[in-house]
Amino acid sequence: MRIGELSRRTGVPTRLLRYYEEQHLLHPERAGNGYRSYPESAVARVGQIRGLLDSGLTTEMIRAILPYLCGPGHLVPAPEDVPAQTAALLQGHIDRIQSRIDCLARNRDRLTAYLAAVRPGGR
Amino acid sequence: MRIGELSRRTGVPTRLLRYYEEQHLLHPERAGNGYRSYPESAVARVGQIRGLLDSGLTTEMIRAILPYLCGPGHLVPAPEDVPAQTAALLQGHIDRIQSRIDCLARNRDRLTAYLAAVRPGGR
DNA sequence: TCGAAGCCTCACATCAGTGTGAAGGTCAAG
DNA sequence: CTTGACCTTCACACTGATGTGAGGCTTCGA
Repeated sequence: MRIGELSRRTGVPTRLLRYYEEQHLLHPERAGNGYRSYPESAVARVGQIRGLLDSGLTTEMIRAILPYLCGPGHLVPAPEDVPAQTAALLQGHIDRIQSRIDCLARNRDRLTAYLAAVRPGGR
Repeated sequence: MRIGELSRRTGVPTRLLRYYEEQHLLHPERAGNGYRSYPESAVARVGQIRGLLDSGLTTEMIRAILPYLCGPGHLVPAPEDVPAQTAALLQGHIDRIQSRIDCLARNRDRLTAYLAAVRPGGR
């Protein structure tokens, strides 16, 4: 599929699809005329990218974890050639994500508690 | 306390403390000589701000929720003058935060699953 | 064959968060 | 009284994510 259709189906402007490519988050092939050609799976991939970007991750972090995120089951990088160091890096990313979750959950709880304390009495 | 001490105690550069003030996240008083004067509580407040910023929230969103985040117990805005509309806005923020948490948790789980599938077999 | 629509690259603009430095005022300690 | 540490404002610069437009191809349908 070409960039226009991908844009329509994901709701992401073509400008950003090209940007994600520049950031090595997407790797479309090129047709003979130079047009980008995306596989069907790009729709889901763009969804992933948007979700993570909207959740405050940088393209750099997304680039680091994206290869290991392609859905349950088919492990994309062969388990064999995953050096221990890569596993450690990955664990680091997991930890950072967990920290964010903790911080957000903590503050969500505070807001919820505030709301609960106010609403019953509020007009 | 003045800006230098606050910076030292929080590890946040003075530049950013001034920026947060410009963004209406901090409201130090001014001494006679023009120096900013922060209350003791500013240390915790700056911690809050940093955590949320590091978790990917914008200063705009932080500004919106910060008043309701001052710890359990003393509800800062009097519950009486919290109009229903404010409660609705707040609920919207909570929902957005929850979406982020969900997305991050989902992807954390994927990474963890990948790691679990790879590590036992990995060298 | 012509025009419109879609694609290409390039480049400048914006916003948020931050770094850095200049030019100058305040104050305490030597 | 001077020096040095601390404070002030102002301003320019960078990065990351994104908007926008120019100039020029390709492709397709009337």
